[in-house]
Amino acid sequence: MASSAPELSRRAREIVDTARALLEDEGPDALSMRRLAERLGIRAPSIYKHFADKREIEAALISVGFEEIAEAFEGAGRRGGLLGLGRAYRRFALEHPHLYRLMTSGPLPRELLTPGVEDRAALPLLDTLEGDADRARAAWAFAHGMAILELDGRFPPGADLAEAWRRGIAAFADG
Amino acid sequence: MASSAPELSRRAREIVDTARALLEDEGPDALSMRRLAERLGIRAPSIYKHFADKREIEAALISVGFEEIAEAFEGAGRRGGLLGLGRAYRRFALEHPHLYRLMTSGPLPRELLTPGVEDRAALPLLDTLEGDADRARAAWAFAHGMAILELDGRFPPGADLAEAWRRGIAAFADG
DNA sequence: GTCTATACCCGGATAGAC
DNA sequence: GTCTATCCGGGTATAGAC
Repeated sequence: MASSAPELSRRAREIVDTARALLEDEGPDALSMRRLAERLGIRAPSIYKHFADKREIEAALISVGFEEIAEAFEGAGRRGGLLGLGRAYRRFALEHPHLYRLMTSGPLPRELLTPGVEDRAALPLLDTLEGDADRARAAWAFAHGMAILELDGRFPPGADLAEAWRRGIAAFADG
Repeated sequence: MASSAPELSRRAREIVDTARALLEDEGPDALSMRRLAERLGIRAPSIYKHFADKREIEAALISVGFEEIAEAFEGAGRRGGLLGLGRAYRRFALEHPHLYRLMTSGPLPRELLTPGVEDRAALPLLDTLEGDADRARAAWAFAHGMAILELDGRFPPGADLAEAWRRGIAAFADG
């Protein structure tokens, strides 16, 4: 049995909260054990009494992010269909760019995540597309592509991204 | 006038070729000035006689990547339409995963690129979609999302990605 | 165009005292 | 659960000799 994400102590949760604030305020390079300790008012080695290594802290951040995006989706999906999901997704990415990047780039440390969070975040889209997994994967790829390319400043300055989102969502709604 | 990408000397081109081989063989973390010098059989400081800094070398790699993807597109687009472009795009990403990541993640150092390469790579898709820029952006986001999520192992093990690609391409072809 | 020597920065992580 | 001291690794980049 994989050990995977035991509950966190109160102090561990404080550390994760602080890590999140640090990440969101200053970006991924700032999320070092030393800088995190500094924000907590302690020394870096003390953190290792609460987490085995840095990856555990990052995994906790990713789990929190998935939970939040799942909550946003669960509201938006029923009311707003595919368009509502798209808007909620884009909003999350734009409001939490550094957290979004941490959640979506590179391999996922699945063994360290809170069990079920990944599936829970994916479910509203799958439901909205009536269980069509292939279409859901394609739609997710579209949404992630739009979000990350926007965050990275890849579209031309004048581009009407709201319109590009609409076009993509319409394509997957009808298809 | 921005200076942007002067022609490279022969030695500089050798350095870029070696950097590319290093990147593709061992990934982005291996692409350090020291490791690059090691492959070249020289010492790291010597590289600075040919490039001002590491960013210039990365920009040269990105320019090369854009040129290659443009060439692949220019062939594929006329024959194969949107489906042909999609196949060419996926193939490039899977065959050069580390280069693809370097080209597509994070902000683009546009001032350092060979002028015009970015537009040239984008043009075949825009042409295929008859100049509809919003649809082209959405389709590009879909393709990038599929490619990067596949490279990062984000889809479930059993997922039929060829089918997801087909669904997405069909959606943008009809839409 | 290459070298040596080096400055300077940063990172994750461990040992052992308290 | 915190500390100090430390290890060990890495990185980009510069100065100045040859």
